[in-house]
Amino acid sequence: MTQESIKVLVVEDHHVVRQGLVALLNVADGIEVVGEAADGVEAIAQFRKHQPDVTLTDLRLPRLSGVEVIQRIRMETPQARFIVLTTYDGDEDIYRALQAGARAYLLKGMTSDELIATIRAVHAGKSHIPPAIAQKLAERMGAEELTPREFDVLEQIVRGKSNKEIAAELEISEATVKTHINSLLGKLGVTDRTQAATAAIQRGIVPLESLRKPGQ
Amino acid sequence: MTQESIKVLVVEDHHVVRQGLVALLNVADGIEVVGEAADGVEAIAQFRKHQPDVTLTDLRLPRLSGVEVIQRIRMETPQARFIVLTTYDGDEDIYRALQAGARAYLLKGMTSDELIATIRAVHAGKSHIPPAIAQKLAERMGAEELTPREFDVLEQIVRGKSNKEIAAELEISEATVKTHINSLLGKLGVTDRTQAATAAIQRGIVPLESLRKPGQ
DNA sequence: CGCGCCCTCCACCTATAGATGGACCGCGCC
DNA sequence: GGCGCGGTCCATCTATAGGTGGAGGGCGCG
Repeated sequence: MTQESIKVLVVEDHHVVRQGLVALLNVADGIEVVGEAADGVEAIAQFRKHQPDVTLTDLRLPRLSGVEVIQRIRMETPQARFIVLTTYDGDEDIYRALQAGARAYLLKGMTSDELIATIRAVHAGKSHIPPAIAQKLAERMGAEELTPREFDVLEQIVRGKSNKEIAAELEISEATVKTHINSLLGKLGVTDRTQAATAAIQRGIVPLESLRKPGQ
Repeated sequence: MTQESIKVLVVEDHHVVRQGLVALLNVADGIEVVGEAADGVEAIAQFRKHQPDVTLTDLRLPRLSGVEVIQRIRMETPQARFIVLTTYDGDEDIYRALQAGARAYLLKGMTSDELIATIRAVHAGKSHIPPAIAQKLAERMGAEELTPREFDVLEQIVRGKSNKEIAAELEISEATVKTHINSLLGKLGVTDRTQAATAAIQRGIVPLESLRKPGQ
């Protein structure tokens, strides 16, 4: 063999998208798709089996999120390399993925060339973050972290709960709820709960799916 | 030729997804992808050029939305058949797409078999709506329509405006704003503006993208 | 024309939300 | 041990939001 192919694992729950990725990558020189996975658990199994050079993964996955997949795999294989590929560009997701050890973050709207170039770059040990993403990341870095409790309160706000209901839910007094709200409004840079709710959804702090109905 | 292939036009702005669809469809018997388009304007041009039997389209498209594409094409070619394929399942989108004349509505998470079966069914003149989607549609049908003004107010609420700001923006009194809010809260089946905002986003009444920053 | 719907506005009242400042406890860290 | 920080709680005040009822004008439709 003249040169080694880059072994790639594709992790993506949407059939058509996965199919598309595999189709794109299979025609690229020097790239070989060694495995596919449709959820987080399967992704880890496939990784162990094939030891790919680069893992291309979605963030929103059944069973285990993309971030969890990255974290777990890196615990046993720290040199593993990841490219996150997602439709959404919520600041929080980007931050968490890169934090977990992803080397690149791409949106699904990118061209095949970009994708292939990124795989090569990441395999060569480089990182690759598109400018638009880098900017969001920068914004996010400037923002303050929410405390766990503030996060709990924010989640309830997004669910449409009143302060009284939040107090009951979290078993704290309404006064405390207001304290947390006041604090989180400041950190999010907004002035009321409605803005906090939309900001939380937009930034991916509270995933939109989570508010369908569950979690009471 | 033993039997005619079904001519399909694929309209989808995300490269990898479009690639995946084309790859999936090209291996299916009796289906031929005659064209691809990455935005609404191109979709109409491709339709005119190839006169496909079935058009498979995303709803969120650059330049012209999927709904607009369906409407415009049906103005000149009423018998054209459409399958809407989208990641989101906001009630409003489903409603508008079917209203515009789509015969089927599929989520991107579906299997290739479902997709192919749906294309055949739609080509044969049938409609195909997955049960989960049908249920949402039913819910939506039961809901009351928002008046244009109520919609304006709701949009401002989602943007995080206060009643006073909304009044200024729409050049009406704050009392009127409250009247509209009261009315739309009832129609949406929610009890406060925060719930109205998340409901609007969830149902796709106000697209999440629209609140990035623009529109002042 | 009369009816219904929408938009507009008003007054009034109550409940909720947000702002402020001060307080106590527990925990990790230097 | 002292310090900082997060979480908890309190009281209080003001602004905003939401609920109710009533009222006028415009517009389309049978």
